[in-house]
Amino acid sequence: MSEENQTLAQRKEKAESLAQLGVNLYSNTFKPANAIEELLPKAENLEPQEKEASGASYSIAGRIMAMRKFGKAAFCSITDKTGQIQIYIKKDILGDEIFETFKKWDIGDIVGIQGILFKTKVGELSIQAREITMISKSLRPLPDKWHGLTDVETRYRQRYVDLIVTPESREIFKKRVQIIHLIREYLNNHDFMEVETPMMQPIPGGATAKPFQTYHNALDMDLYLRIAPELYLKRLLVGGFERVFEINRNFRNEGLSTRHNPEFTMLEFYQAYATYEDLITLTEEMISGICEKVNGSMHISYQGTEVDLTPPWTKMTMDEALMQVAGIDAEILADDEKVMALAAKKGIQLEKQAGPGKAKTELFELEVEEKLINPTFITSYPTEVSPLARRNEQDPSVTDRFELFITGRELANAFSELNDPMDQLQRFEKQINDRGDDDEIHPELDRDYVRALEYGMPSAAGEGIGIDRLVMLLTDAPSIRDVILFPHLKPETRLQDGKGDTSDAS
RNA sequence: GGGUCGUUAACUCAGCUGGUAGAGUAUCUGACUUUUAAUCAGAGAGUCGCGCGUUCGAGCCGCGCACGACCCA
Repeated sequence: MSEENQTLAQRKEKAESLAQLGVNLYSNTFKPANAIEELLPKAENLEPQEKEASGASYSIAGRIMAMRKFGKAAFCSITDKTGQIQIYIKKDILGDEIFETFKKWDIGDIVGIQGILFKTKVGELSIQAREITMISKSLRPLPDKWHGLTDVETRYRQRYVDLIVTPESREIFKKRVQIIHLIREYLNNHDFMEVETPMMQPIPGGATAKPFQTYHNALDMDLYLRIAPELYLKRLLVGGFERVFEINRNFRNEGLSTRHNPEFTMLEFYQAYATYEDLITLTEEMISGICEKVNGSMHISYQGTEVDLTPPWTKMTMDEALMQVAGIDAEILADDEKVMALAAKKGIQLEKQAGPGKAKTELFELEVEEKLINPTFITSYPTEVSPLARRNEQDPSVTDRFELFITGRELANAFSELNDPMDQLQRFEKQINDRGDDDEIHPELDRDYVRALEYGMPSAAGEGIGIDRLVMLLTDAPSIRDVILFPHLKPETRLQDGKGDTSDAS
């Protein structure tokens, strides 16, 4: 018998003896009539040791988080999704037989309690149990009640345990739901229509990234998990849906880090007859409004850094940012060769076909990005790095595009959409010709998308916002794994060896 | 891919110069009918991540591997 099974064995013994006493260990008939949260205000008018005058009966269900046992009485802390309350168990009230079954209860069990409300002599609202029900017997011990679960690996691998014992973790995921709900509400109120477009695409487009590949047997064809929904959402603009959005998963077959998970949640939205400047206003309003609703203020702290989300936010062109933040001379930026030379001097390695636009973008990422703490829109991205964005009317070497940076991280990317099918076709062709030696990136000409544009797409602007990064910002989470319920990790060798298994065979 | 750090009881962690493994919580037994990190007395619990090496002797030293964290690309 392995060491871990010692506790398991003790609990299984308890479970067996409870069963012999006639207790159903996994009863499914108990229906709690009350949420713990709604009982707590009833304590206001009670004096210590006073019972609620009405003598009303309440019933709750939840997990036992702590127990303080005496010989013939006990207190248990019970948690449900709304809060925590103390129950008082007394042998006199329950009777000898029921009290015997209570003695086999453990921290971690899920139980149902029916009883009356009273305040203890130290003034804590409690339920004096009249009837008790075992709903689910727990066989594994919970982590240390005082220190909790600090090992991040276990928190990610066994999120269910993390959620049981780490209130902060529960709060982050509740906030995540709230944030996504508020985004939907905002966009619905602005007449956007939520749609679903393919997750499996024959040509993975809309971004440059390595896709996950899969195979469809019946059609005998390769498919790719999408790296972006962009090209499908814009087909809907062609179709006449003038405001669309999608909140869903993208998949990129690249490295993992505190800011990257292979599957991540993206908001993309497209608005006909709008420009990227309209989206600047929309973005400021939506994100600052959500922050205020979720955090009660537009001033937040992210990992010790103060951030002010009060609009309006700073706007700069990429050239301005390179001059003002990185201190690069205007003279250099105006000269393609000098830009290339500077990038080389900074140790940036560029592909052969890369031009000054790519060099500027790389310089920006190296010298500017991490310094943009308060929200900053960077505009006028080089056309070279923006294959789907509309060229600027005055200066066709740049596009009508912005990226939004907060706490040094890219949070959003938006542009006025390119709707000229001829220009789009040429840029796709250039993109494919310029493909690097990286075979895993999959540039293939999406001829159907060009055909769609040939039918006529209205002028429009579109934006993508990384939901996980937004949630990180608004919940002060240091790692993307803190805001994704089940982040990807390498397989756990321990379980494969059978050590964490419940099997009795070991 | 590179570097640094980590992996010891279910949980949180100690473990000296290399000499057969410790605490608190949790668990078990006993006492205890208003406690709240309950208290008191006692007990059980470990393949020291895995493997190889050095050594009379390795949790500790060396090499390799696995997993994780952080930084860099």
